Amino acid sequence: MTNKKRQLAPKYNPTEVEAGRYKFWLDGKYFEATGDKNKEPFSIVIPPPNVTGRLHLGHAWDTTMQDTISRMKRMQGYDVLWLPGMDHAGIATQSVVENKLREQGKTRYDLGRDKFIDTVWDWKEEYANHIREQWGKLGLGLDYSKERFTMDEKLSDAVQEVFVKLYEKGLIYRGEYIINWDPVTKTALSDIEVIHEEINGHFYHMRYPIKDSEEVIEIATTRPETMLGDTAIAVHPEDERYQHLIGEKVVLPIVGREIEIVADDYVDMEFGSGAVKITPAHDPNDFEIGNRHNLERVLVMHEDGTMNGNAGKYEGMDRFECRKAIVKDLQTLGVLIKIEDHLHQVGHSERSGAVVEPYLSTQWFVNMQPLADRAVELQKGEDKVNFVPERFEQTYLNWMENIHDWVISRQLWWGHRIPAWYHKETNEVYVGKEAPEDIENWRQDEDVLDTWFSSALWPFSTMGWPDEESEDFKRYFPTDVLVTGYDIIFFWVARMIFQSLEFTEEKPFEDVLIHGLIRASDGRKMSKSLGNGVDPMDVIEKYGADSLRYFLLTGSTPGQDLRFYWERVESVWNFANKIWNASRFVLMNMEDFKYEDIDLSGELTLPDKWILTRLNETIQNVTQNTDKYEFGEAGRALYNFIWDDYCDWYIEMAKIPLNSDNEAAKQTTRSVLAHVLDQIMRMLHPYMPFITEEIWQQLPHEGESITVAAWPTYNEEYHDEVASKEMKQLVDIIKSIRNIRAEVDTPMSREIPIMIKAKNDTVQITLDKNRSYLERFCNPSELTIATEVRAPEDAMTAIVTGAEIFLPLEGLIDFEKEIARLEKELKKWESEVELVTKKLSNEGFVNNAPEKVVEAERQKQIEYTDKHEKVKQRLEELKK
RNA sequence: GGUUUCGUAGCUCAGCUGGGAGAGCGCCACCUCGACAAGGUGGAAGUCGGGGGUUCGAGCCCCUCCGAGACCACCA
Repeated sequence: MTNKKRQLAPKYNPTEVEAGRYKFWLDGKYFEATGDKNKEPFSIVIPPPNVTGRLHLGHAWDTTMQDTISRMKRMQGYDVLWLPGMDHAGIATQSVVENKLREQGKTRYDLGRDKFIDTVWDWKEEYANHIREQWGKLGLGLDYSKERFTMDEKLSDAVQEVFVKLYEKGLIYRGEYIINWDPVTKTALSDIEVIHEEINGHFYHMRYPIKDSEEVIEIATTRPETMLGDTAIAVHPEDERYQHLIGEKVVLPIVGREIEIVADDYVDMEFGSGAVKITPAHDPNDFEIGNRHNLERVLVMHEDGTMNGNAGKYEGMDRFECRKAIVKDLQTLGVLIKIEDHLHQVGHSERSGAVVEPYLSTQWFVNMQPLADRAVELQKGEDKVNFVPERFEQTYLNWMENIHDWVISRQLWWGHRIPAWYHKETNEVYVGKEAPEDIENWRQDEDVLDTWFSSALWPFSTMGWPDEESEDFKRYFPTDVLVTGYDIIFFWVARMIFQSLEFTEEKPFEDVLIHGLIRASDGRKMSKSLGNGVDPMDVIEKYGADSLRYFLLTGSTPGQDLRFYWERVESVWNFANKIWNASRFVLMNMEDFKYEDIDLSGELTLPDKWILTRLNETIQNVTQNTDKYEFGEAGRALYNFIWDDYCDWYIEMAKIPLNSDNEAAKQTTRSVLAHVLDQIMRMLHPYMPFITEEIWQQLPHEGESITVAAWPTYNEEYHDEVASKEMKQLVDIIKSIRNIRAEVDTPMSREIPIMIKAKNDTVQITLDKNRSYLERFCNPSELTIATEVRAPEDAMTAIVTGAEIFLPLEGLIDFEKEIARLEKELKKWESEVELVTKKLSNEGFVNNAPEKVVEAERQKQIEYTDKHEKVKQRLEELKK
């Protein structure tokens, strides 16, 4: 037992480190919200991923941030609930499953509604398992005892509750309007599900003959096939060119229908000919005009985008085929005047990519204005939702302030079926959570709700709402922070806010942390079609989850996109390996040192005091920045502290007492080494959970798991500014000596004498006290430290604050070169002195700048003047 | 048309409420020193997109121009 040396493998192997660790955490139930009333609750709900497939890097990024926040909060003593779950993702999932069926030569209609839905559930179960497995690989501290799915019974109940309540309030209505129609998936889409892309199209100019007249009227369109559904021509009421034609009839070419010329304010006199064809069934503006003028609505297409019976001889043609045919026919008839190239925005379905058809259809809508007003009002007050970064609040508000009604019915099978029934005879509409009693006389609406209708309720439906007395709802709602990408602010964030306000009277979360998109290394979006996607699981396999996580967390600033680089993940691996090896060193020197043996009350060395001070600074930095969601800054502070301070300096210096015979000194050094490493592991844990748990378990520690260890706090007792200054001086001197040696190319292994002329006794005592470090780092054959040192002729010189350093290097110095080097240095100090003097003689500066800044400049002046003087003296000596 | 982000070392990016520019990778030289060569030590490298302004002082604030991107928007 006594001589048991703790060991780590010589190389960091993430696969080994991570294996079994997640299970250990789950078995320990460390991620489960305790409900402990002595603790403050802290809650986050995961943005539920679609059950359509595997998680991508964007998910990994998004969830890692949440994990980092919740792990820190848990360690800080909060009762943390991070609630997992998934989204049924109606249109996306249904499409995927339908594609699968298609491979078997089947359609959903072959199976029928019930069978099809069963098939989708099977799919869901399979993919939910994939997703959980991936969450595990990422190390996410989720409370699976509270996992939810948007189509769970209880969550479905919440959906119905909301639908019925909104209906009763008149905030949901059904009606026939122009909506965005996707002819491929054959469903209505909301405005934000339509992606506008710039397309090189054509502008077709046509000339319609006025009835009983020689006159013609010129109109233009980008969609000539819709002329089959034209029921009017509109001109501006004040347009002098057309005054005499208002009320006249036009004979629609090909169709032969007579349509009227109407006057409407909507028409822009400046644009085109100032006359517009009106197709109320295929254009939202035309629909409005049609309403104002009581125009007939002629739908000319089927739901799949082919032309219907109203299209006459074009019936059965695809809409784009029809376009070509019509253009040809119009040309033949001489109606078509010209075709111009025209760059314009064309809407495409977010899911299928199909060109969206504005289409007359009966759908359910949410009347958004009252809901949006409330959400906007919230942001005007004190208790608003905090967007991080702030600028996204404006994006959100712009949308809310220009809100349009929301089409919520979808012509799909997979989703929450609309709780509306129509009487078979009277056509009466019944809306309610329960089906009507004489069900045989009613038929339920075939449609389901937009997926986002249920997602909008996620922060409270998952907590037990509409049961407002549910424990979870009372304790964990509203949640503390929501983390998501800027691409779904409208889809989700906005809708959660207004639904939450409407139904719970509270905002759903305090903060919204918005991040960007993951891009490929060339800056393009990662996408299946480009084949440039990177599977997070591949990254984990190669470099480990910790490396991936740290890369994601520190790779960009909040709200900014992030490019994926394998090289950078690799360099994080290097960092992890460094941590691994530093820990390995510490463990090799621990003997049977235990956690209780950590004792910082012994005599602390200069490096001890310094590293503890730096630890304090790092604790403050990391805590504050993580709280601000500045993971990049926090990560950098940790990186520098671990690599530069702890590894490069402290460990190297600790080797002296560790290799000595002084048992007391050894124990103190072990204490500091162990304590600082323990604190490092804790701070790093939310960033790199696996490696830190592994090392922490090997280190002298107390407690079962680092996941529930206390978060480090600033310790005033070990904050020593004086020691920090001394250490800085020591480091300066060591670096200068290394620098000179590098210049004359003498390896550190070669012993040479070193003479240090201290400026005063204080410096000399400090250096004398710490000469063991100078000896270890500079390897001199002889080390002289005194206030009176005569510089040998054949020495190279370095001037540092408070000291002059001479290295007698007989035969190694080229005097000409040395003089040139010093002259260069002299010039440097000269200009520094000049600059700082100029600044200090500037009254504006001295009077306006903060005292701290001015004082710093004064110190610099003294220092630089001294250095300048010393270099000058040395030069004169050499030149003699 | 409106809103918005970005332009800093060869590459990718930091730079906190203005106080004299940093990291990673890459590059050059040297080093097997008992944690780590995936490492150590030293080094080269930037007119902070251009111009103007505010200020004692600007990478940071304001204006303007150039360049790249994102989002929103019913102009037929």
